[in-house]
Amino acid sequence: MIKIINKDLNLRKIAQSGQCFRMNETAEGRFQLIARDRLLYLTALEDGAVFECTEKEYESFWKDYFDLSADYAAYRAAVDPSDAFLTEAAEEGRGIRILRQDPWEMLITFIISQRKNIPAIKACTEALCGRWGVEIEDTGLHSFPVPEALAGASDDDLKHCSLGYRVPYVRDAARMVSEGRIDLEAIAKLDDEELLEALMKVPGVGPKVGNCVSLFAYHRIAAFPIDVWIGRMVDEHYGGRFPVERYEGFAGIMQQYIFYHALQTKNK
DNA sequence: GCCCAGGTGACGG
DNA sequence: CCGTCACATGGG
Repeated sequence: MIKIINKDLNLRKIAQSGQCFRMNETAEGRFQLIARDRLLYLTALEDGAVFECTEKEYESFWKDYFDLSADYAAYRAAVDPSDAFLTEAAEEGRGIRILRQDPWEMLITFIISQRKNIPAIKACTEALCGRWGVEIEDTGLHSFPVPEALAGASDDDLKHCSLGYRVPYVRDAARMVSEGRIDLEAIAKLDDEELLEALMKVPGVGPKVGNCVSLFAYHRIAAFPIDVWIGRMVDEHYGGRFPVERYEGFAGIMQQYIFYHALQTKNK
């Protein structure tokens, strides 16, 4: 058990922030998270969280996964004080962190995400995991399927996961990765622009999905994905263009605060 | 029945 | 370069 006290670590906000689809609050203040081949349970604290794992697991994996070396208070302090909207969004989103998730999983889940709401994305993801993932130590829970597993799936089987018109996107992306036509590890060394370009060679990946993968898998915190929600917020509060230059190098953090704020507002 | 969801690719101008 | 449109599926 690892207890982390940190005012910028809020499990519920992270789970609801739309960046991850396999972190769920299974009981009040208790969270289940599946990442790569790992299953983790966590408990929310007022300011922080308890990680149910060994110190070694925390230090070697989860600390980095939750980006716990970064100072999010500093990011929030950079918010333009004359920008009342972002000031409020950043305060509301205090506790959100940008996770370092698996590139392959992010690629597929964000290809699926287009024209779906978050519950639907989660349902599709769980369907894929249940059908082609590997069970994690007799828990009945499954890891996200490896590329070869999805590459070998039939279109008909994929269709039963409610992928709709995205079936060819998922199938072709899986083939590209499993055949080595895109190397998701190797492209990590590219700069932001080249990385986005490489990701967008995958069918079904445009600027929005590419930026989400850059941000949530490769931790390119300058990436600023624009979806319908962000688009609305930017139109409404910034006349159509967010001042990314004011947040040079970390606009993606601001993007996440704005996205969370938009979802919270909708859910009221 | 309608509208919408963390968009993209094809097509025509 | 731009704008428009179809693309499955499920929930409100």
